[in-house]
Amino acid sequence: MTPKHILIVEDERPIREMIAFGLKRAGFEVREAEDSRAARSALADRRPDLILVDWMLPDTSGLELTRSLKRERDTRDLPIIMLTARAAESDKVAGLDGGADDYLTKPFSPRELLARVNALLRRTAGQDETEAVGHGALLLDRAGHRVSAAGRPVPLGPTEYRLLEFFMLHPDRVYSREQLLDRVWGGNVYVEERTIDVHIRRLRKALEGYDCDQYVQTVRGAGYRFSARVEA
Amino acid sequence: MTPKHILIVEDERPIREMIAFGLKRAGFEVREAEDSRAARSALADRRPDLILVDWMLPDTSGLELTRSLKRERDTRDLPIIMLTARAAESDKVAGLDGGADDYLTKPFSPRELLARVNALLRRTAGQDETEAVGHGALLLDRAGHRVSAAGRPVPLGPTEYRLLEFFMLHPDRVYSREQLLDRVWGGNVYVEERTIDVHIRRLRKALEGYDCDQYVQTVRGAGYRFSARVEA
DNA sequence: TTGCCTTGTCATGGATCTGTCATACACCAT
DNA sequence: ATGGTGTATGACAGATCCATGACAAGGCAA
Repeated sequence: MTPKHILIVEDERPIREMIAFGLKRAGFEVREAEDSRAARSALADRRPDLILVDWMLPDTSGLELTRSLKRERDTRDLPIIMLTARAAESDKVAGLDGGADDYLTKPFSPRELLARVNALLRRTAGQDETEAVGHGALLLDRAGHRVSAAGRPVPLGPTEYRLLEFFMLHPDRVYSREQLLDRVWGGNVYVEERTIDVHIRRLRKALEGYDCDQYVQTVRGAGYRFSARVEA
Repeated sequence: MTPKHILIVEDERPIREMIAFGLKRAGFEVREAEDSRAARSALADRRPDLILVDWMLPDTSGLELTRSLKRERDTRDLPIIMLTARAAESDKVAGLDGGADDYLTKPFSPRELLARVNALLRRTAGQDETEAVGHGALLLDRAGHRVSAAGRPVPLGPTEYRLLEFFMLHPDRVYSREQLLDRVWGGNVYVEERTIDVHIRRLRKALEGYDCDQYVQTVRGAGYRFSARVEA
């Protein structure tokens, strides 16, 4: 199974590295950010499975970061554990609930951290762990990276697979080319927006023989949408 | 997620740039204006999510700007934070009387500014997060950029969609052609006012087959109105 | 290395959209 | 009725956006 990816947002480098070490040791993939800006950048680059946010950050407070992440639709369901300084302040934090899914009061042991991380991952599992997604005649097997239409296998290139996977996980919603670049290609990558068109074309072509190309719909002036609801 | 857009109206350049720097760092998009005139122009060009107005400005006072913004229907719901110099309580009161949603007394820390900005944005959020709007038989799915009437999909061009979207978000209210150009087309675009008529016509035509064209109503001498209440 | 697959970019062509005009129509006051 | 003002409608040419095929660079395995 793919190792879980965890983003640590913490300005104090020793603490951050200690946490990272413990998590890596436990088999997680870890990415570090020292402030909210770096966190944003990391998020744009790759979507983690869980985020650890220090309550106190140099730029925006971790509380604000958490709030804004919970406010935005794209990041709303990312599990967040907030790291608070002392018990004294944890009351305050409790009062200023920013929407974090769990809290951890410093100092904490690596064991405790791991326990919370695993617990939260377990609790929020099943959302993106979906092993198979189906829409219309299409079936996407995430575990096997396979796509089939009405039982027959559909050959897809890597990019087309990821594109279709994203679409099938977020159906009936229009995504701009910019959004698709962020979510499918991973932000911080400069790719011409028109390139999306080409991959859409390739995806459609692949689905053509199965009468499913109509699921990939163009919304002029807005972007593209995947929908098994085929309308005029 | 689109970064929030903030307009700063402040004549003292160092202060203005300092504020802008802090906000940009926090991930906001920032536009600067040195007086009310520039602010008006910026507003016409792009509608910000929040405005910071200095109390003291060279031309019109910031207070006047705030008052007039709060007086006009188009800008009434734009959240405004007023920046006052170290001042007496009377100033604060006056600022609030002008309709500012919050005020901040100089000198203030970047942290405090950010806290206020985020708080106000949070408070006023939820307006444009509406994902679906329904009026009468019409249903507009903003996420999917789809419109349906009594279940049947309605094909619309980009401009007609935006027009209908605006109307459905602001129903039962008359909008002049000028207002529609500002809000739907986005100001600072020179388009003949009569062009509105044509798009209204196109929108009506699209809704015709669904018996919903009557929702788009002409108010002679004033403009147009959307209403599911069909009056004689 | 060669050969195959994948990927990003470009140029072209086609489809749709958009703003404007000219004309016809509706409403209102005189 | 009559003119004046404001709106509806159809047509149109330019602008915009998207689909598509071709192509070169890079990766990877044989």
